[in-house]
Order: sequence, then C-alpha cells, then structure tokens
Amino acid sequence: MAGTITRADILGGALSLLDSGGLPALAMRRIAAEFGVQQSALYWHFNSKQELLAGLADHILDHVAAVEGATWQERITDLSLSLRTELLAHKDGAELVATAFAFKLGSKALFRSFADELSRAGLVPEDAETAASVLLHFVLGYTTNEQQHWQAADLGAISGEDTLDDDLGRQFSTDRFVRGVALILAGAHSRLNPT
Amino acid sequence: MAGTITRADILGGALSLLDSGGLPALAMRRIAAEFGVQQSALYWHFNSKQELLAGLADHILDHVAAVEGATWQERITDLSLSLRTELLAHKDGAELVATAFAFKLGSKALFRSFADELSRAGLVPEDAETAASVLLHFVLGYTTNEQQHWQAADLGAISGEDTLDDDLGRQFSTDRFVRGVALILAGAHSRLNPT
DNA sequence: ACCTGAACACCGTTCAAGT
DNA sequence: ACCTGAACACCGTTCAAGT
Repeated sequence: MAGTITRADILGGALSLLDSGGLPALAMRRIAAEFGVQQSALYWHFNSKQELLAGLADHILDHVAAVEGATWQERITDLSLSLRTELLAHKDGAELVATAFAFKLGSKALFRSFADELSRAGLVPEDAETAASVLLHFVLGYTTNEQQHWQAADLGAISGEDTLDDDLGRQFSTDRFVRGVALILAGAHSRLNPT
Repeated sequence: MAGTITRADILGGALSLLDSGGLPALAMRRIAAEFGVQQSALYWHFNSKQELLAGLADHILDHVAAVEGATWQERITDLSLSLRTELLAHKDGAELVATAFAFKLGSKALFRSFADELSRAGLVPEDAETAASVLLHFVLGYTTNEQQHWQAADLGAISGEDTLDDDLGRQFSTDRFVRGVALILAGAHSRLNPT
C-alpha cells in the first residue's frame, strides 16, 4: 500500500519536473526517480514517452478557464488569453502542447470550444472550423515563440549578455497577441450571414 | 583537395538525409558518415546541432518561389501556397522549420515578404505585421499538422491498419488551407484605410 | 497487476592531439 | 585551418524475471 503508482501520479510528477526544468527535465529516468522507481516501470502505465507527453498536454489544457463575456468576440478573446496564460504558466508549456497537438483529445475539445462559439455567433460550420483552426494555430505558434524568447532572455540575464535590445522583445506582448486574435475575429465577422 | 568540407556541403548532405529519413535521421553521426568524417568534425563548421538545423531551415526557405498575381490577395495566397509546398517537399520539413523558426533569419525574410505586401496593399505597418504574424503561424502550424497526419497514414498503410476513416483526413487539404488564408486576408481587408 | 534489473542501441558535445 | 579518436554524460525502449 502506498507502494503503487497511478497514471495521475506520474502526470503530477512529470508536471512538477516540467515546471522546474522544462522539457529537457522530462526524461523517463528522472520522472521515475521522483517516485523511487525504475524507468521501465513507467512503461506499464504508458506505452511510450509520446503518450505520456500527450497526457501531460491534456492535463494542462484541462485547466483552461471557462469563459464569460458579453459578445462572442469577447468570449473568444478571453478563451485565447486563458489558453495563452495556461501555456505560459509552465516552463516550455507552449512548445509541449504545440508538439503534442497533432492527434490529441484535449486539443480537440479546445477546437470545439472555439468552433462552437463561432457557430453560435452565426458562422456556418465550415467557416467556424476554419476560423477555429486559424485561432488555435496562432495562439499556439505565437505563444511558443513568445515563451522561447523570454526563457532565452532569462538565461542571457544570468550570464550577463549585453542587453538584447528589445526591438525584438517588443515583438511579444499581450497587446500584440490580442491584436492578432482581433484580426482573425474581423475575418470571421466578414463571414457572418446578413440577418 | 576534395578532402575538405564546407558548411554548404554539410547542409546538402543533411538535406538529403532529411528527405530520406526525416528528423530522426538527422543525427550528427549520420551526417558526418555521409562525408566519411568523424561527428566531431561537424563542430568545426557549426557550434551546435541547433545551428545546423537553423541553417537547414534557412536553406529550405530560400527556395520559396517569388510571387506573381494581380491583386495583393492573390499574391499573398500564392506566397502561402508556395511556402506550404516547399515545406511538404521535405520529410518533416514543416516541423523542422516551425521548430527552428524562433530566431531565424530566413523566417525574418519571409515575415518581411508578407508584411511588405500587406503594407503596399494599404495597411499601416502595425496591422501589416500583425497580419503577417498570423499568416506565418497559420501556415507553419497547419502544414506541420498536415504533414504529420499524412506521414503517419503512410506508416499505417504499410502495417495494414484498418482504414483510418478520413473524417480526420478530410481535415487537411489545399482547399481548407486556402480557406484559412482567405479568412486572415478578410481580416486584413477590414483594416484598410478608406481612400 | 505492478515492478526490478539489466541490457540494447542509440544520442549531442567536448577536447586533447594530430596534420 | 581542419579533422581524428576517444571519452563523457546522457537518452528511449524492451524484456525476462520477480512478487
């Protein structure tokens, strides 16, 4: 008793490793060590590291907040911001989720959240899905670049690089992110049926 | 003579390895073996594998075709299609470029191509850059997923999986890709100053 | 059902030393 | 300037065997 480990335990341990060390810390041996167990033990619970990472990505996406807002534009902007916040909350979180994105279930749920909101706004399903796809790719791509930039800057600060002149840094901000989302929403707006 | 190797040689060898075996084939030992050289020899020409991959990504992006078309919408759609085609031309090409994207020079040039075209169309620089960013993230993200899907399907076909019912497959097509680009262009159109 | 122990087949990077 | 040889410190995955 207490001597057996569950999938949820492993994902929890993996998440705390991710938070402290990022993707490079996510080695099977290190995860196993968190539980005082052999690396091979993990393969009883997961068929591969890829499956473990996909589970971890799902777990992160599960925490994306539900959304309020008067207009559909506000609700989608909120959902995008909430997703970005959740990705930025974990070291290498955006890259992890973007990489695991391909066939995952959590990202399917998110895709449906975006698409359903756009459907309710009045888009035909085909347009709603197109816009949802554009939104997801923008949020994941932008946030991945943004996070890599800040994390690299943090390392530079420690090793005393000359101030990375933030022409490049000004490329990333909540403002710029929101303007990207707004441009996509303007495109979606143009697809509305005149009632 | 003939016994010395250049950066360009190495990138050429790496590209042919990529084409035949994808990213997993891109090991320093394997690249070195193509030239009958020790893996450590590569480190005289490149400081790290990451730098080599960035060079390879630049090399791929250099081949993105110049663009013709009557309207700015046509020119940007063409440029997007040309980029997608070039990524799909190399196994794991989209993932490679998307991963190396962060601080690369080739992707800066591409960003400028998109942004300049949108500026000429009449967008203020800030909007042009926002739209260019959305476009690039969509093209890279969509194409990465698309390529992963087809490559996984190819493996399944060999090992005789039951037909992956292409509900999922219909998610990816030139048509769907173009609709995504068109939606972004509609958003950009809404930013045009009334003349 | 759940895990150990040990092995297999790899990785990227460094560095003294050679030519 | 350009490369060798050898080592260092890792990886993911498999599998017989234990309990």
